[in-house]
Parts: sequence; structure tokens; C-alpha cells
Amino acid sequence: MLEKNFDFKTAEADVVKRSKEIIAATAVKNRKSQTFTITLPPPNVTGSLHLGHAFTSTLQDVLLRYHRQHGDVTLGQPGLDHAGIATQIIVANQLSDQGVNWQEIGRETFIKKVWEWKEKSGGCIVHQLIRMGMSIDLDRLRFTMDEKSSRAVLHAFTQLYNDGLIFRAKRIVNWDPALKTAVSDLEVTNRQEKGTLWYIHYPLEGDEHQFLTVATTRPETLFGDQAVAVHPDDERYRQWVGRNVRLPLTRRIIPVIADEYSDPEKGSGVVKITPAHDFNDFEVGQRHSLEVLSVMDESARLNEWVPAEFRGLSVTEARKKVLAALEQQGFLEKAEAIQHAVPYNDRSGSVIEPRVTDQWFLDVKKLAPRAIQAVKDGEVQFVPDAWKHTYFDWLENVQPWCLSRQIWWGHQIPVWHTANGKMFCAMNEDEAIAQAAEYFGVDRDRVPALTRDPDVLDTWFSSSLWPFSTLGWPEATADLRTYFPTDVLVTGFDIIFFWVSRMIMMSLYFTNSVPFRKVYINPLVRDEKGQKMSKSKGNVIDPLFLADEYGVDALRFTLTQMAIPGRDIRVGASSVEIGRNFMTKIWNAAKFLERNQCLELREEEKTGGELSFALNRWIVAQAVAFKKKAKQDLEDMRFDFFAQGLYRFMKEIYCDVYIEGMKAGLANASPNVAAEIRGVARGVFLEFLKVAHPVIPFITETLWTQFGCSGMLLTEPWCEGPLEAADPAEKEDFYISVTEEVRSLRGLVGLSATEKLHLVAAVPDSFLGENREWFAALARLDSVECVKALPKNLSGLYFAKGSCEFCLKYPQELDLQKAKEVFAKKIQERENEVQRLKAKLSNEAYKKAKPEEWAKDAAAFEQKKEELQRMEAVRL
RNA sequence: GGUCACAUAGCUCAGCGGUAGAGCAUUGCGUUCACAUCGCAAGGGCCAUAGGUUCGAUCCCUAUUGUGACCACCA
Repeated sequence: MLEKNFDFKTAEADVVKRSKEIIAATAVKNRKSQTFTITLPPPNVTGSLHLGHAFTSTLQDVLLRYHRQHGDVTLGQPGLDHAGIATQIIVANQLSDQGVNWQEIGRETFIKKVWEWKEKSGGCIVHQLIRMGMSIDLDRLRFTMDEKSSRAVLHAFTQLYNDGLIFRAKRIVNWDPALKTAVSDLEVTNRQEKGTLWYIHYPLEGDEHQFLTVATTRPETLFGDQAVAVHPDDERYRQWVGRNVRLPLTRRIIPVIADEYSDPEKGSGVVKITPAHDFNDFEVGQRHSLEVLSVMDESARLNEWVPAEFRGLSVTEARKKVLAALEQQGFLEKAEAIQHAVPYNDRSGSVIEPRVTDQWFLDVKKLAPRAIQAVKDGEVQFVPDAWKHTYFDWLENVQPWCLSRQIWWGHQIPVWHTANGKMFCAMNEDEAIAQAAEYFGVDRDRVPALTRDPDVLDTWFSSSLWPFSTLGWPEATADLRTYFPTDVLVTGFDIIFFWVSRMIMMSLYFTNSVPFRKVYINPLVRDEKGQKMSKSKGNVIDPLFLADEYGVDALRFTLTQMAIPGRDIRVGASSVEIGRNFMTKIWNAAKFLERNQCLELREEEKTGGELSFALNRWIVAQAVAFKKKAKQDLEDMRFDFFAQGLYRFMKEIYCDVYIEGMKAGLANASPNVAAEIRGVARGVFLEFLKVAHPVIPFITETLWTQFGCSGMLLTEPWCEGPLEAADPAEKEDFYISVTEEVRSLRGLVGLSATEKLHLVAAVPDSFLGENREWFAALARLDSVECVKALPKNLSGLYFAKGSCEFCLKYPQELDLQKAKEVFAKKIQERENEVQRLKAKLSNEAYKKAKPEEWAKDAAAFEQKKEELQRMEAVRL
């Protein structure tokens, strides 16, 4: 017996339990040898999953389940990401809440603490994934810092190093002074802020009455200035080029140089060049062989290279004090309020200070061309296609990737240094020593002391290897042969640079193959008001909260239905009601089947064959079309269409028409026909369950079992057999449309739903006579009478449909005026249609260009004209 | 400054070279034994603006306006 309502909590737990082994087994063996693989983007172990994760997870699971049902060996490779900086920040903050300074407890102890956190957060995430119905095998769960992944990272790094693609260089990088580490360009966000542009006098050497006015927003970096630059074509300053100025507040003399970087339009047209603290200035410095003088330490405090009174000051303090000193000594001309961009670290929120340091870089420029070509050649396809522009733009202008981070949590760089700067890159210390021994030509124990580079790799380095490192690379494993390259990557547009492009580059470099065939860029999930969800705004929705309230199926259905390519989606609790209501509808339909003895399995009816009940023929034809479209939608990755198709078929076709009609059918049919109806009702419903299963696994599995079917939908193929052979059921379609017309008329003239109505129908054949029961039920009629021709002066609501005429007999109390209006309106509708078609058909060019379409329109025109003529001939 | 999206019903959004659809909201009717987490029906749109291509444009092209995103930009 089915419960009154779908008890999703019990069902979810039960289905998860029953699915586990099958999911694991079908990752190895299924009916076909063809594989389908998705490497799930590994969530960061920084907490728990949010609604965006639930969204992409659902879409990926829909694909996994669809392919598993169709017999593919199906692997959804799960994993977790160590998320270097992000995780380190979280754990450091937790320690600080407990009054512990993470820097004081030392690297080893700190890392131990992070691993403890990882266990906790990872466990939470895994639990959430399973709860969401992800059909993944947790025995295959990987972590970017587990032993195998770490080996892959070491291997990749040493190979790139040996191939000369990884180098160490002293360069200006984005430096986070709070975390004291370099961060990549991608992690820096520029925010427009109010600032001040200060105009400062730089006196001419030898004649301090003359001066150049330099405009800057960064007066505190003045101590690092190596030159002032003017534009070579700037007449105002031409005579200054080649002379020297004195740096205010100091005795230092710097040259005036000419460089195109200087923009005469901006500020005073004279710009100070501070190579150690500005990216552009660094480049200017390179061009003019200027010295790089860093005047800040790792915490962005002024260092020993500045006058004593400014040492140790932070940027803000120093700025204040420098300005005061400039003003006091008469160097400050004016201050101007401006808007300018200030760089922030995404992760930590601190202001970035460009800083010159030794860092490790990957020469991405050498890897990019192949990656670009792979997408151009269609080896990797973006869905939606437009995202490839973003991908190309970035790769075509890509800069060396700063790989090193001065933090503790991550893969430590496998390079060992000698005291005087010789480096050995190796898989481990032993090998490094061996290399050193060979290099120096000495025994192992005579090798100079080696220290391992303290830096760790950018977290995205391990991620870039993920699709193949999870399958066993660098070993040539069976998994790698079986599952690689993978089929689809589902991810957000925000990590096309961070992740997608780098995976493609690394994969092509190391495996000579693309990592995946398709990249589905999923829409961004926003809240109901269209705001990006973020912890700071407090509008983050926990998917499990929604799942608890509405059920996982409801949530999955809602999310799937909203997966419109290329547009952000807005989700709130109320959107999940759509899904919840639909689950209720399905459940109620099942209850109806149960009460009408449709649940028992009857082999002979399941096979279909000749169907005698007209609506059976009709629903089978509908089911065939529905399934065909569902398949196409999934192949096209139109998840929204797929979900919509499920909704339409179940609600508007199966429930609204078929079930309503079969009630009448069952009541009037012979035992044989009744049995046929029950069989078809059941068969079509089961077919729906199969098709719907990828989106709503829990309710469908539960009903599958309740209907007495063996096995699980998880591996149940969509029926390819008898249901495929169906006739188009045109007559049924026609009369169903007549029932709609009757219902519409009844409402329009204001007849109550309880009013008994009689329909007289002038029809050419016996079809309606033989099918009057379900027809009457669908049209809400009391009785139907078939005649050869409508008698004259028949009082009632007249309408024509095709070549058939109908008269709905109304009761005495009907508002005649209203009835006339309705009749006029119906005539008008047809009139408009006839006029439109007539104009269209008279277009000779149209007839010539599209003869088939023209013919179709001509047929429609004839029909509408006939209807119109019939109706016009009638007097109400 | 550059690039890419988007502009359709009150709201959120589909769609398509042959003058438009859904969900929610609104209005009317209705609890006939699957379903009030409901059913039936109705109202509601110059498809941003201006040109162009075409026999025909909401759809393709160009421009404009507006919105959003990304990249660049610390004088």
C-alpha cells in the first residue's frame, strides 16, 4: 500500500543503501563496454557544500545515471581539494580563536592541525554528496594531497623542471602582506575606490628652485623611486630628459627618463618610477636598466632603505607621515580626489602589495598553443559555445604562472638548495643528494648540505593534473586506459582560467590527449533577488536544509529544470515548491494506479501488441515521442528541456488526459479491455519512471519497487521494445482537442462545473460513437449523441472543428447574451486565422521558396475556412 | 579602455525565419472516491529602439540605449 504522501526521508535512506554496491559495480562492468566518465570537480575542504555545488552535482549525476541506465561503464570520480591558502586561513583563524598563534606552533604541528580539519570538513562534504543522491563510489574518493596525488604532483613538477618549463626568477609578484605569500594574478580582484592623487615636487639637481611635479597615489613608495619618466613626445618636459632630480626627503639623485609608458594626459604627465613596487614601473625599470630597490618588508612595512624616521611604518602610517613631511618642507603642491583601482586578495581580503621576490614560475606560454588548438579543432567543446572566447582570450595573452606560495599547507616544492644557490629538483631528498653527488663529483656523504625549498605549490597545480592523476597517472594504469580521456567536465565559468585551461594544457603535455571532450559551463546560482550568494551577505542557502524540507528529488528536479545554458539562475525556497508539487503529482498518479489494480505485473499486457482502447493507442504514441525527445535533450545537455519534458508528460498528458479518460474506460469496458487499460497504464507509468530516474532517483526507485518490479532503475534501460512501435493516433488527438474546446466554452459562457451538459455531434464516422465514454469524461459531458447532420434550429452553443460540427445543449437559465458574445469571439478567432493564412498563402515567393510549408498552411487554411463558414451559417 | 552575454506577460524565464509559451502571481468556477502540496477555465505581450537582409524578422546583420559579467587599469 502506498502511503498518503511520499515519505522522502525514509525513501532516500533506503535507496542510498540499496544503490551503493550497484554504483560501485557499474563503474567496472556494465552491459556495454563503452565507458562514460566524469571527473567531479573536487570541492574545497573549507567547510560544507552550498547550493551551487548541489546544482552542478545534480547535473553531473543526471548524466551519470542516464549513461549507467543505458549500459555504459559509468564512473563519477569523486574527490576533494586541499585548497591551499583558503584552508590554511580557516585553520589559522580557528587556532587564533583558541588563542594559539599558528606561526609559533611550527610547520609540522600546524599541518597536523590542518589534516584534522580536513578529515572533519571532508567527511561533511562526502555526507552531503551522498545525501544529494550522487551516484558515486566513495571507495574511489581521492584527495589532492593523498599519496597518489602527491606523487603525481612530484612527477609533473620534476618533468616540467627538467624540460625547462619551470624556472625560478626574481620578479615582481602580487604579494599578500598579511599572509606573507605570493598570489597569482587570477586571485587578485581590483576594486574601484576613492583615492587621492598627490602632486609632489622633485627639485632639479643643481638648481633646487626648479622642479618637476610628479603625480602619485603612492607617496610612501617614493623612497624606492629610481627615476621619473616623461613621454618622449611631451614638449613640456623635453629639456628635462637626461637631467637629474633629487628625491624629496632624501639626498638621492635620480634621472629624468623618456618612456612611452608615461601618459601626458594623466596627472602632471610626469610619473615616478618605482620598479620594486609597481608592475608597470618594473617593466620600465627593465627597459632602462634601473636598480630595483625594495623599500618594504614582507609585511609591507618600510625597511632599512628609508630614512630612519619612517622605518617600520605600515603603508597607511607611512603615507600620512611622508605627506606631512613633504608638506612641511614645501614639496607638496596639491591633492586631488580620484577614483582608482585597488588590488585585493580574493581569499584573505587584504590589499595586495606588488613585491619583488624569488618565485617559481611555469612558462605557460609554451603550453598554451596546443591547448588553444585543441579547442579550435573541436577536440574539446565548450557548452555553451560562447565560452571558448573567454578561454582563447586568456590563453592568447597568458603570463607565466607563479607556482610558489609562501605558506605551509600544500605540496612542498621538490627542489633542494645548496648554501651557494645550486638547485636540485628530485622526487625525494635521496635522489636530490644523488644528483648533487654527481654534479659535484663527490661521494654522497661529501655532498654540501641541502635544504628543501620551503615554498608550496599553488593549489591549482595539483588540480590541473586531476583528471588523470585520479586515474593513476603517472603509472600507466588500467584505469587510465579505461576511463581516460573523460567525457564531460561540468563546472562554473569562474574557473575557466584557474582550472579548465590548465587541465587542458597539462593533459596535452603529459598524456598527449585532451582531458575531456566537453566542458559544460553551468550557470551561476544566485539568490531569489539575483544576488550572488556569499557568506558575508548571509544569503547562502544550505542545500540540505532545502532537502530536509522538500526532499532531495524536489530539489534536484527544481535545479535541473532551471539549468538554462548561459544564464544565471535564481533559487530560493519557493522555487523548490515547483519540484515538491511535481513529486506529489507523481505520487498521486501512482496511488491512482494502485487503487485501480494496475500494480500487478501482467506479462502479456506489457508487451502491447494490438490495442483496442483508443486512449491506449494515444498514450503509447505520446510516450514514444516523450522518450525520444528526452533522449535528445540529454544528448544536447539541455537539462531544462529534459525536466520540462518530464513535467509535461506526467502532468498534462498522463494525468490530465490519460488517467481522466481511463477512469471512464475502466468503468465501461469489458474485462479484457479493462485488463488492457491496466496494463498500458502501468507500462507507460513505469516507462516514465525510467526516464525520470536520472533527475529524481528516490521517488522513482521507491515506486519501481512498489510496483513489484525487480532490480533497480539505476541499471534499468529505457524500453526499446514494443512501445517504440506506435501509430500516430491522429483521431484521438483530434477528439481530445474537441474536449478542450468544450471545456473552454463551458467556462466562457459561465456554466457551472456541476451543470449536466449534452453534446450533439455531427461526425463522419463511428469513432466518436465507439469512444463516447472517455470523450464525455474529458469534456465533462453528461452525454454525447452522434448524428449525421445537426438538425436545424437546434438550440445550443454551436461550434465547428475541422469538418465536424457540434452543438452543446445548454440549460434554460443560460445567459444568452453571454453565449452570443462567446460565439462571436470564437468566430472572430477563426476569422483572424483565416485572414492571416490567406495573406500568407497569396505570397507567391513563399509558395516557391517553401512549397511543403506552403501546402501545410494551405491545408490549415482550408480547415479554418470551413469551420468559419459553418459557424457563420449558424444563427445562435 | 577591451571582450562576451542579455533585453519577450505583473514577476522569473523558455522559444523560434512563417506575428508567441511555461511556472509563479491575478480572476472565475469547483471539493465527482489519485491529487487543496489540488482540479478546470480565463485575462494578460507593438517580443528594448532605429535601420538593413528576406517573399516574410520577435528570431539573422548593423547601430543605439539599458543591464550584467569578465579582462585590463594603483600617475
